[in-house]
Amino acid sequence: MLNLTVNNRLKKNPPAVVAVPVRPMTAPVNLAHLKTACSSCNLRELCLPVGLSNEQLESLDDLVYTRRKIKRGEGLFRSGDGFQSLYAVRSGFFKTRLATTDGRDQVTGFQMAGELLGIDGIGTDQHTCDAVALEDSEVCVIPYARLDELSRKFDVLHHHFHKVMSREIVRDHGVMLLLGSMRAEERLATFLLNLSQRFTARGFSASEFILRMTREEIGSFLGLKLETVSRLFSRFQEDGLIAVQQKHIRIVDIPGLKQVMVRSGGHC
Amino acid sequence: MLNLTVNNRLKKNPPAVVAVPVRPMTAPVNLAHLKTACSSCNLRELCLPVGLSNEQLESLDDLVYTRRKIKRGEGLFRSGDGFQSLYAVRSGFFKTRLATTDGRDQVTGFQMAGELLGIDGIGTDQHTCDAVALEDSEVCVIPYARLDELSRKFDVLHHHFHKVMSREIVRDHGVMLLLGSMRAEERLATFLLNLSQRFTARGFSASEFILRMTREEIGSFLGLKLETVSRLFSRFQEDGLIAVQQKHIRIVDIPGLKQVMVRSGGHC
DNA sequence: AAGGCAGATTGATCTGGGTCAAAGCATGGA
DNA sequence: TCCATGCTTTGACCCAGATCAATCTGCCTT
Repeated sequence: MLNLTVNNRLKKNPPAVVAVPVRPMTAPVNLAHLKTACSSCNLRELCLPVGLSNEQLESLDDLVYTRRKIKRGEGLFRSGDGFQSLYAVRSGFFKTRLATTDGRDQVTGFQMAGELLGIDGIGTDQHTCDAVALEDSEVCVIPYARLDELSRKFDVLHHHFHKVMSREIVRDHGVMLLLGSMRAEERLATFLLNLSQRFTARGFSASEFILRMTREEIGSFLGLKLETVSRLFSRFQEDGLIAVQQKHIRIVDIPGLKQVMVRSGGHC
Repeated sequence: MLNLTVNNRLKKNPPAVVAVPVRPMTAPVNLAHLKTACSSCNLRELCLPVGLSNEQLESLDDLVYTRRKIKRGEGLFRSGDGFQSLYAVRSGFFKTRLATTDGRDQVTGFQMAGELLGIDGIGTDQHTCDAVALEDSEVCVIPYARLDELSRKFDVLHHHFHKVMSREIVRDHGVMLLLGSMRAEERLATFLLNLSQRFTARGFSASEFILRMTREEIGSFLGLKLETVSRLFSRFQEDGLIAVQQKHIRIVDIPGLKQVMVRSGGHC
């Protein structure tokens, strides 16, 4: 049966994503003294440093002088926390979440290696959402004051930071489009393809990965209930578009998924 | 009847919003040569200049050296246009809209006096959405290259611009919350209260204003169909929360509307 | 190895908001 | 002044996705 076959395959070949290098567990170190270096980071083509010259990169090395480890389930910052730093995901996986007083809860995004967290805090000097690690993760701490200082020295960095913020706004608009005018199946297809594309950009498999988030978190992000997400996964599998086994996902038919993203459209 | 009474009142006292001062029509001028001045603009407490010293304000006067008039229904920029400038709404009302190839259409925001348009273009040097005037409007053109230059000179401006972008991101997250987890009535109540609050900040009536957008545009923004918006307006009126007559809105019971925003909540 | 538990699946049923259709209304152009 | 046309309202009906409920699965703990 297709179903079982697929499951076996998934079990034999754990998808590349799980293989994100985790630093070996050594004696406890004081992380504040741990020297980090953007210039030698394997994420430098994805992260803040994009487009910087070698000389400029070395200045960045002074900027990012701390890393911080966050255990699965722990928060990196919470709504209301004072804003001091931005964070670049070095490894692992995060969600950002907006919580209201009346217990409502909206996931506003999922962040993976090379992506920036905390921009929301610049506007009011306070974070306005929670960032929670979905697996054991590590971030580079970027003191905002220093970034500011440095970006006055380097045009490129200055520009690049504006671009990062602007792109975040554009991304958010995309999510609004998704939430405001797509049907459930289009939302999920869009979501899967977006993940796939981001994994590709990081050198991972485009078609096989592990979902770090629960059905409920996916649902919250997509404006759907967890049962609906689960049913859709099953249906996509029946339709031969994907193979699911809990958090293991293999996209079988990328063009097919792209069809779903659009086909049912033109309305709603 | 309440209904008629309200209509009469609305007709006798056109809401403050319509009273946005419009520059007197004189002989046609070449707008490019029209000298503008942030330092004497009545929006300087809302717009980019917030928090700048007098000296810094005068430098801004050199930055914003053009105004542009946009007729109702016309576009300020379209998706795909090259990005050169930001625009500050000087008078009037805009919507921004994301359109997909398959004819889908999502309104991503409504902008009024003092609000900034075009930030979306920084990321890719191209605008990613359309900005359309919902009434005859005027904007101040802010060449991005000059803003950049100037913000390297003035810390405050630099900071402030980051804050504006960050707040836009936070706003977008709020819209995601609305679209992803609120019921129809909560969405509309939130929308009306948001408008009310922004009008207040501009010295207009908090409770009486004219909607510059159609039911369809409201619906698109809120992820609802125009019929649903219309029905909700009627229901809110029956419930004594607002008085509607086409585009004229009077909020009768602000606390009541705030209740709606939350009461039905805790789920979805 | 067992047991507990969080998360996932699946079924049955319900409903908020969408869809389709038919008037009403108001504004602007000739 | 009078259409024309684009917006709005309202009704009747329907359906995608929510809700409620019952397992099932796999993992973590001891």
